[in-house]
Amino acid sequence: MSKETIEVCRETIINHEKVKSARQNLPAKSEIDNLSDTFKILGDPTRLKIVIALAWEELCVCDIATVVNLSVSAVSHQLRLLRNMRLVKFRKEGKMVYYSLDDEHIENIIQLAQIHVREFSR
Amino acid sequence: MSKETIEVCRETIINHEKVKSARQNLPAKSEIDNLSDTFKILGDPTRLKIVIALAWEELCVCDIATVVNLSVSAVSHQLRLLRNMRLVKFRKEGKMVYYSLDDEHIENIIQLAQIHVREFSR
DNA sequence: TTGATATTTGAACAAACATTCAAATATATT
DNA sequence: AATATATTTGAATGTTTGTTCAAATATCAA
Repeated sequence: MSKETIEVCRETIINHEKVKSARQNLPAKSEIDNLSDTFKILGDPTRLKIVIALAWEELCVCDIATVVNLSVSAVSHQLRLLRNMRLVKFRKEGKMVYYSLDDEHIENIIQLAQIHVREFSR
Repeated sequence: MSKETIEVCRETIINHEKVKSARQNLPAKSEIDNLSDTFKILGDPTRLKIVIALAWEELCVCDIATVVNLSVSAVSHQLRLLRNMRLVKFRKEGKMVYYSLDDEHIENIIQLAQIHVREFSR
């Protein structure tokens, strides 16, 4: 755990000042990890589709599976990941489980990313 | 290529209307792929650190390596991915190659994600 | 031209990942 | 109780990914 603070100088440093301030401005490891985990969750087409679909309205698992054109099992595995990262929440109604978004920010993040990718004619 | 439009009904559909509108509201496959590729790039702690460091000022490869505490080679591989996704640009100055951010939106996306992850006390 | 330095590249490898399949839960219906 | 349906779970599998190492480029300096 305390290894985090050990700094090994492996390479030539060209500009000590810039390196020092860059290191200081970098968020803590835990925040970097939370951030990159959040992006990683959105970094898969299946999960992204699920999130975007749920941004409109809640859906049950088998309807989500139909929307993303995958097996219920595959979707359920992905929903577990989305649940773990607190991106979606669910409510049970008899046999059915209805999922919906758990976070307002995620929609904004996706919208911002859409503006970004639309600027390229790839 | 044209397989994209084929729809196979693998599972019980609970609510046809919701599934239909969810499918219609979903962005095209190419946009979903561009979006998830962008998030995937940010979904790795090393690359995220590089992007955040470059948000402050341009850095050469060996300084980036020191900042993220990795080998120059590992960093160069990641810079190639960031270059391919047009997230960073570079300029050569003699032996040195200086990298900087190529996109204004990315900083905003990261800031929004920071607001998101800071709301949890994980 | 020779040696030194900064960066890139390709192969290799272990770790992480997405999906499938089969089996297990959980709830509702008869 | 027995059956059917909706969902979850665990193991297995092929693929992708991040880093390392060694070698290749590229530029500078002597």
